[in-house]
Amino acid sequence: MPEGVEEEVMIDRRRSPVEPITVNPLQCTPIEVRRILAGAPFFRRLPAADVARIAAGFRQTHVAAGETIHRAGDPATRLCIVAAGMVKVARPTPDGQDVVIDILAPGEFFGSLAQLGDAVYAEDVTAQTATCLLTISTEEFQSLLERYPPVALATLEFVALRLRGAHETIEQLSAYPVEQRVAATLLKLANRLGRSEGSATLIEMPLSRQDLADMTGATVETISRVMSDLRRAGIVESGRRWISILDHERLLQVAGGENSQT
Amino acid sequence: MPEGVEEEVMIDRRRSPVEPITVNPLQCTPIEVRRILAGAPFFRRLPAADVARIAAGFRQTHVAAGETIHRAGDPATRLCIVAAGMVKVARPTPDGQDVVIDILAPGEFFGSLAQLGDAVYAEDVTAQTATCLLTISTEEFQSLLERYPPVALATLEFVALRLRGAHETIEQLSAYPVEQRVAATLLKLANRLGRSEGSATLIEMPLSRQDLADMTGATVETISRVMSDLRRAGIVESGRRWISILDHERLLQVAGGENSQT
DNA sequence: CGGGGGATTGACGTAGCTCAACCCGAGTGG
DNA sequence: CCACTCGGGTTGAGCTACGTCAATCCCCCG
Repeated sequence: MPEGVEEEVMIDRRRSPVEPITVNPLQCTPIEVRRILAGAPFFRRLPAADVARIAAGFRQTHVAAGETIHRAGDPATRLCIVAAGMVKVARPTPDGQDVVIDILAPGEFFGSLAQLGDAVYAEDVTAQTATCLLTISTEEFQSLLERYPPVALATLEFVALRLRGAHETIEQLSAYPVEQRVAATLLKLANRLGRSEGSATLIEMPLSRQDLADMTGATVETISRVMSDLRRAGIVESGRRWISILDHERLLQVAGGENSQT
Repeated sequence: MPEGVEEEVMIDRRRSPVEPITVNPLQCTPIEVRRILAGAPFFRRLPAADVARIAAGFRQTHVAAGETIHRAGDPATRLCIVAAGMVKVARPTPDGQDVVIDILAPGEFFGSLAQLGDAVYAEDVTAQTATCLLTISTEEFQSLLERYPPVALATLEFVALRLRGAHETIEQLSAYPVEQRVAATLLKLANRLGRSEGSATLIEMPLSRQDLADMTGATVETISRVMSDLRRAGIVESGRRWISILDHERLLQVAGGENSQT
């Protein structure tokens, strides 16, 4: 087999087990925890003294990759902030399908914000990588919201941002074909979790075809075909639970519907 | 043509121009405005004195049915609360399609909550009926949020609730066939806007097939077929821009996927 | 009474789902 | 260290729900 002489970058490691997925070593020391909380959108506006006091109210939990953090239907009693690692939030449907609502990076939260509606979670939350969580009871968080107005404002901003994102997703599911949705999803992931590797951008988290399917409302098979197309077009490189973006520009075009007639 | 002797209710006015769509006469007097604001989720928790002071900051606008209130891309400078009437919020897609995000009833709000991201609206907002709006500038509202913490909390709760709704929509678009989505949408509308008429529930707002299509991510034709099926099954009655639910129970079943084999 | 916007219905095309076979790389236990 | 297994990925061959295109209807309004 004549090995292709790489031209610009040595992107020829297709399928090679180059799996640079950095599953973080989980240094979740108390100092780190404090730092993370201080930087989290919630508390960024608060003076350090307040942050320290608030931090004391959180408990720290570690979860191994693949573990379930909580399930849809469980009584909703906690709010969790991701300190380290990646977390997947998915709604299970009656027929056993999963609909991934969001992938959360450090600094983001999930769980119950208040006693909204039924006091049960609507989603399954699982650790996509080894994860460190900071948890607090719903009531305590509610009282934080009341005692620290800036926290309430920050939370509001945060939730409003998510709502905007959700609306975008609704638009995409309503009006765009799978290929566009996949492209848009990859771009969003790359923005939040991308690490530059030469001219390419590696999405720094394990991401299976199934995950991608659940994020875009498609099936594994369809995703596989789309990814194959994108790979053949030189836009994307991928392997077992990892994806790297080679041509950001063209991926943008695909997301925008300019289908370069495959 | 042998006219069917009606059995329980005289639901035989199919197609009959019985259009009891009450386009409200728009009595949006200052006293009414005060009352509406006081009852709106935002301000429900505030003492009357505060509400009065806050109410002074809002300007009142009337919009005729069908009029556009603002367009996607306009600079986002206002926040509006619906005082009377119904309002449709839709994201236009590049290819001219509309994706309806929400239908708002009195007491609900739309517009920019803060200087989130680009300072332009992402949606077209149009008056579905004659409408009375209370508007306030983004900055002023922001300052309300800061000066009255209970308002911030109420807004947060509100937005969180909407987020939940958006997630449900995402689940439906990802995983359920059109018929189920239509059934679920009708049920939701009936809950919020339904008026009992004997054993039936009339959705009290003008609602075209096109609107329903834009709400469910389907086409007019498909919606028309689904509605015809539901009518033939005796579950729903409908005409030109109105819909009434005859059999709540069975509509629930349809929404749940128990397709009574048409 | 003519025009137009909403709705219905049919015929047909297709994106994406289903079912099924197969491949491959990475653990794992003997 | 090898063999086995198993989860993840790919690919092909149909099938179907839904979109597209087009004709027709009918109410409402000027």
